[in-house]
Amino acid sequence: MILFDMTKKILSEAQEDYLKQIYFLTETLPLAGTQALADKLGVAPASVTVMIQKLGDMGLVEYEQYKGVRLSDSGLAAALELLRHHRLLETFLHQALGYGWDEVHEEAEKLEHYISETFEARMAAWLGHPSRDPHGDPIPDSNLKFPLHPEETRLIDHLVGFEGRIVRVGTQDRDELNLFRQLGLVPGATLSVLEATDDALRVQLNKEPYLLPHSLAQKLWVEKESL
Amino acid sequence: MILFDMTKKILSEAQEDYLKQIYFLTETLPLAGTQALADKLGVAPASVTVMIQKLGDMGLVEYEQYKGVRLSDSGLAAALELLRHHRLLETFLHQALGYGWDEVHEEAEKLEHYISETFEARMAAWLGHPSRDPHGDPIPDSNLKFPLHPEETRLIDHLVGFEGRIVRVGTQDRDELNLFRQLGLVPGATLSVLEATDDALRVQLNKEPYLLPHSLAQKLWVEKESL
DNA sequence: CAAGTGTTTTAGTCATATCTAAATTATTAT
DNA sequence: ATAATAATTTAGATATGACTAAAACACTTG
Repeated sequence: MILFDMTKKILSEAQEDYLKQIYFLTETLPLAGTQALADKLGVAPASVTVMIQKLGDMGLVEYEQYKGVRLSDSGLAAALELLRHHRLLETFLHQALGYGWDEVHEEAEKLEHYISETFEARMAAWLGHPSRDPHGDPIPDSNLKFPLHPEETRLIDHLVGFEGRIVRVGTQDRDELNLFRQLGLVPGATLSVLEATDDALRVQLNKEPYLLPHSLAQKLWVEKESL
Repeated sequence: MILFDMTKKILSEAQEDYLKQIYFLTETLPLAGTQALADKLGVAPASVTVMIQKLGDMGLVEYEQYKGVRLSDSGLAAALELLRHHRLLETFLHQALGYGWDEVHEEAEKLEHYISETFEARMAAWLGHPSRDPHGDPIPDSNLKFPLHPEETRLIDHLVGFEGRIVRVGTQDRDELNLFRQLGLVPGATLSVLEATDDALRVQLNKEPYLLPHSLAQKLWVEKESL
C-alpha cells in the first residue's frame, strides 16, 4: 500500500537550486564540495552544510561528512526535471516570444521552479519536442533521458583540417554570449580549423578567418559536417 | 536625492497575494476585514493581522486597528500590476498553448508572481495587447488603467426583450466554467431574454431556449448587439 | 447601558533558509 | 610526524510567514 508518491516532489526553490548545482558540479567531479556549492549558490558554506544535511535526510542526496555530496536517484530525477524545465523554457522564450539568446537564461532560472507539468508538456508540444535549447544544450526528454548526440565533440579537441558545424555554445554569460553572436559563432554555423597555437585556434568561419582564443574555443561543441 | 525607487517592488508571493485579495474585497466594500481576508487566503486571522501591520509599515495599505485595510496608491499599483500579469498569462496560456479556460487560472495564479516585466511586455505584444482575458475580465493596460467597456452590463439587470452578446463570465471555479461552456455561455455568444421569473431567466441562445437560474445569470456580463 | 457574542489583536512557537563566529576535521608542507 | 593552513561543521542569531491560545475590543441584544 503506497501512502506517498515519492516521485511527486514538493521542493522549495532553494532546495531545487541546491540539487541543480550538485548536478552540475558532479558532472565533472565524483562529489560536490561545500565550498564549491557555496560559491555557485552565492551563500555561506555553513548554509550549505545545513541544507545538504536536510537534503540527505530527505533521501535526495548521499552526504558524507567533510567529504561532499552526490545526488541519489530521486535527487537526480528532480535535477533533470528542473533542467528540462529550464531548457524548454529557454527554447520557448526564444522561439515563441522572441527573447534573445542572452536573455533567456535569467527568466528561465526563475520560472523553472513554478511551471506545472502541464505547462512543460504544452511547451514541448508547441516546440515539436526539441532536443536542444537555443545555446545547443541538450534537453532531457519527458522520461528524463538525454537525447543522443554521438557526433558532438569539443572544438578544442580537434586538429588542423577539421571541418564542421557548431552545435553548442557552452556559456550562460550574457556578455560572452553576445560576443559569440557578434562573431557568428552560433549553433548551425560552419567552420574549419586552419591553425592551432598554444593559446588560440585560427578558424575559418563563413569564408572569414578568425583567431579564437582557447578561452572561447573551449566552450564550443561541434559536429563533423554531414550530408 | 532619490535613494530608493519606490515604484520598484520587491514583494514576496505572500505579500502580493494579500494585496490582491484586499483589492478584490475593496471592490465592493470600503475596507477589507481581517476575517474576510483570512478566509480568502486560507490562513488564520492572527496571521492576517501581523501581515497587514507589516504592509502598513511598508506604505502599501492604510490600516486602522479593528476596522480593516484598504490599498494605498502604491499598494493599488502593485495589485493592478499583479492583476495584469494574471490576466495576460491566462490569455497567453489559452491562445498560445491551448489551455482550456478552466485550466488557465491555476497556472496563472502561481506564475503571476515570477514573470519579469519583459515577459509581460512580450506576452502583451504577442497577443496584440488584449483588453480582456479568456473569461472576458478586463486587463489593465501597461499604465495600469482599465480599458473602457462602457456598454458592459450585468445580464441580471436586463428586462425581457433584451438582445445582446456575452462579454464576460465572472467565475474562476472550474466546474462552473465547464458548465457555462457546456451551455454555450461563453464570451461572444449572443442571447436574448425571453422571460424573467423570481429565481431564473428564460433566455434564447443560438436559437435554443434555456432556463438560466439567477445563481448563474448573476455571473454573466453582456453588451447590446452593436453593428 | 450592561452583558454576552464574535471579531481582532497580542504573545509565544515553529519551520525554512539565511548569516557570523567559533570549533572541528582534513590536507599540505616542512 | 607535526604544525600550519584550509575546508567543513556546529552553535547561536535573524527574518519571513505561518500557527494556537489568550487577551482586548466592538457590536448587538435584552
